[in-house]
Amino acid sequence: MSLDEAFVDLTGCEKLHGPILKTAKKIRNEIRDRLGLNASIGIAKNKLMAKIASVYCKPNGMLWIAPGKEQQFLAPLPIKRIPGIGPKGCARLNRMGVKSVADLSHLSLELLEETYGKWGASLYRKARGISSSEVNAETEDPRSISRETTFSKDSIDPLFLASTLSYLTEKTAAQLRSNGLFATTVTLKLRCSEFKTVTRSQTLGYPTAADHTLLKTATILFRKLFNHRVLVRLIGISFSSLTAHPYQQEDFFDLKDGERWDQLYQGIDQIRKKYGFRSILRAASSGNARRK
DNA sequence: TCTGGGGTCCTAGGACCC
DNA sequence: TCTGGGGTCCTAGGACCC
Repeated sequence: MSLDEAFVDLTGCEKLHGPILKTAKKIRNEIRDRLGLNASIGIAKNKLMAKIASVYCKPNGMLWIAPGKEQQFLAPLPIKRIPGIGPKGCARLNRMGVKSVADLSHLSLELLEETYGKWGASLYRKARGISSSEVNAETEDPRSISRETTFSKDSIDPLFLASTLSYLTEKTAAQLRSNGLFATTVTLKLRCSEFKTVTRSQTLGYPTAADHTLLKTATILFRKLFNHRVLVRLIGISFSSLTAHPYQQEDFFDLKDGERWDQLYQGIDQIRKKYGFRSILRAASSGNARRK
């Protein structure tokens, strides 16, 4: 699920590993012995309940929610214990008088769906401990890849901002290539000193992982957003609509050119693998890199 | 409780096509 | 030429998670 969290489906593993609780204990002991780290384990009949259980018994705990006892366990909990209910959602529900999961479970599906749309429908199910999300061992390709940076001091210097953008773009594009992916949509993000955040995005005619194409687009978006008057606190770049299969219809007479770009970036990636990312940078990126 | 960096998913409006 | 409905894609923003 993340760097330090995972789901395991132990359905049908009793013959191999013994009772589930014993297996969980073994996992926890092994993590402690081999890594010297504490871990919490939630055991339940689906991912939603297992997650809630593991958070509930933090730190270093273990909690089993017996099948059929889901509602009973959830009822007294505050709604913020339900994954997907954050500060905003919690406040909205509170205003309706909904504080506990029991309160939530008294609301009808129709009302929740009418008031909150898809989110409401999902709350109806979650309040009852219902979830059909499967444990999936396959790692899927990411939906987006991004880099952003917050400056130690807000900046209005266009050259500095442009070189930071160039550097972040190079960094993100390199990750794109190392994942064997190509991006179709480029999104630029700026946050001003008053914390207002704005984004501008553009979808290209074809997927690419080439620095020069991505940077050209990022620069156009930056010019659209940056007005030279407001101090910038954060700048970020994101690539999305990713695909592993570029179908790029090359210009018939331009085929050679595309190949040469590919070779260039492969060369750059190899140099960086050997000598580090900063061993070779675009000139435009160096204004930022030198400062670090 | 806030900040920062990396993600996901959803919504809503507009353009465009049939 | 205009109207309407349905669908898809793009864009911008926001909530949430770790």
